[in-house]
Amino acid sequence: MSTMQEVANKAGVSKATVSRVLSGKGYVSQETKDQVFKAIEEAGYRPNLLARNLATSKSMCIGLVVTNTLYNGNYFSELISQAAKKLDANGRQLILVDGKHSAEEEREAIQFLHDLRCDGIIIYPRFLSVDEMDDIIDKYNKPVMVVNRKLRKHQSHCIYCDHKGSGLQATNALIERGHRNIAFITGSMDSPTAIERLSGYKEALTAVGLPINDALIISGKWSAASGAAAVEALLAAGQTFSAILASNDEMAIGAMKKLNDAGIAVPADVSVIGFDNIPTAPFLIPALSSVKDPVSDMVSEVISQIISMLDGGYLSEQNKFVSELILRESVTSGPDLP
Amino acid sequence: MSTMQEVANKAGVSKATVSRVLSGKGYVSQETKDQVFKAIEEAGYRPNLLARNLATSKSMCIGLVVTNTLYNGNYFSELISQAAKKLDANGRQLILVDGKHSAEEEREAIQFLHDLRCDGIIIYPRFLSVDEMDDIIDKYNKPVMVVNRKLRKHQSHCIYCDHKGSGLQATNALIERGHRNIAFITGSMDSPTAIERLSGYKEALTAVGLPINDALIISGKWSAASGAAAVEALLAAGQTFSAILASNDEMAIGAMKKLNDAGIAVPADVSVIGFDNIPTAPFLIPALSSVKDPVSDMVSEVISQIISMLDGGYLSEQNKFVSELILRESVTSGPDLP
DNA sequence: TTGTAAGCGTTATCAC
DNA sequence: GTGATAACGCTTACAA
Repeated sequence: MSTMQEVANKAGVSKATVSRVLSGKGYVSQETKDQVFKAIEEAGYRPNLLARNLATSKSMCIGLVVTNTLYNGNYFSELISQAAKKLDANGRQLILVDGKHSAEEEREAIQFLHDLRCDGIIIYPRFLSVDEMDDIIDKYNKPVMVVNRKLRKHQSHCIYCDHKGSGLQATNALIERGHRNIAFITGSMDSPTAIERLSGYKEALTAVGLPINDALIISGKWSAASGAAAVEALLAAGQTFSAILASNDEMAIGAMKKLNDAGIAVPADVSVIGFDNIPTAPFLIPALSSVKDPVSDMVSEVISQIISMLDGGYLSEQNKFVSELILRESVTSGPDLP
Repeated sequence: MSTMQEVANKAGVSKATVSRVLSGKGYVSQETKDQVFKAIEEAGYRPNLLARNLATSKSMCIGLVVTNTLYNGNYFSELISQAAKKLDANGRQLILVDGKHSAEEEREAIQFLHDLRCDGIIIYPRFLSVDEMDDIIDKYNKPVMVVNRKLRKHQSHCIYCDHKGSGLQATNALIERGHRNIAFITGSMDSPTAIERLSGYKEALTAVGLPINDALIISGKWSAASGAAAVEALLAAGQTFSAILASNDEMAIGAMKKLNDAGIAVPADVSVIGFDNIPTAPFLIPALSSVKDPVSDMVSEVISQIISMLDGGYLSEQNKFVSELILRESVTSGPDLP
């Protein structure tokens, strides 16, 4: 690995000049420039980013922490692909760090990114509490943005969407179609998203005076298999229902499979709605309706903010974003919203 | 940000001693250790990984280059989650870099990882030729491993699976069930995987004396939408077929949707087989069979190798892995392989 | 057992 | 325009 010094020697100039040529900052004659470029070429020189980053305390990297419980499926890939695309458009790199499956590990992941001197950090938290996130934002002197949580203190450092509202919306859509016995399959109940969607469901029922029947609320674990199991449980218990609201599409798919197996037609006999609106959803089963979760919009927005914080000088600008960012999920009426 | 020097001052020792305490290498009395830890605590000290990595020329990071044309869907998330899990189990971090959508960009991604002084690099190439990959491996002095390609020169630096073999296998499965008119939906034909799967299909037909009917071979682009479009084209052209082999599950799903829409029952009227065996596949449509692509096994194996190269001293051990690694895809007989 | 000092490969501030 | 030279924060012989 040849260094800048070697290039300098080869070109008969000093390190400083080579650095100038490379950075484009400072004056350097065309003649020397040519020599330097030639020497770089000959030496097969490549800059050492570690050294550069250490000297400049900038890395052009943004870290993203995601729990690996999210690693499965379309939602995750949409998250990552959006992040990579957007960052790249701004000339930065994405560093993905596994938040694994505990608050402690999420903390460590953030710490690691910090120790690595990333320019900014994006967290899609799963186990960390909002209060701790607020503390973390105070603690670090680099931009930290939180996706899918409403923070109490640093409202300009987070972006989230109204899961409760969309649970409500989806439930209402079913009620309006005349459904009265609506089953609900929850996500993992240690996830705020799951809790909020469920509360939207309950609120919608209550609002129109329908009873909340606990026997119709089955807990799932986000996976297709757990959706299938939920329906199995409902059937085994002999429950009556004309619609199912599943907290995500994966579970909706599993649920439909089970219904079909049991000879129950979807949507003729039972309507099903999911959440997240995964890309293949419209192809899966013509009867699947889905509520879109705006992951990509959230990620995209968060990155824009980090970039502008960085470009504008973080500390001086940190009060710039005063408004809360709430993205509303939208019910995508599939070919046949029941 | 307090530095090691500040900790040293606080503890009344030298930088070197603090470093020893932190690394656990070298002798240091229990007494000083305690003082140092106390000082670290008080100072809220955190090591600067850039500085450490620069000094040691080690980073404990492994880079992964993946084209973003792969970023959508289950295959990708399985790839990433496996990589993250496996690396973590070995105390290393994953750095994901976007290979975007050209050979040049894949090259740049690799270069970036190298400039960042990653300990090792994994490439899931999409556009780079195998010959260039061989050159790249020669060029860098850090372990580089290639997933899903058979290299000519550095056979111990790659792992791949027999896509042609599984194309053959899947086609045979259909032939054995009596199918004679088997349509084939290809993946993007700039992808070796797509080409190989197609060639397996052709070979299987030829082997039993069946004609290759070009009208039954439609090119898709890996997406569900393109699978649907392919079926639409087949139907519009008035083609006769009793089975469809789609180069991946996404397309198989799109294809089935279209068939169903056209009033053609799956698998009663037409059998469908896909590839990759995405987790939700068995739930999607009871009729979907899928050939499993062993991504996770490939990634896992590749990481094991990189780690052992690193631990064993790369250059001295580089001839250690002499055997080719070929993983065979397996036909998963779904509930009802036609 | 601990300290000194020379790197690691850059950038950036001065002089000249 | 260009060259010394001091950082950046850490590791690691080599001394003591």
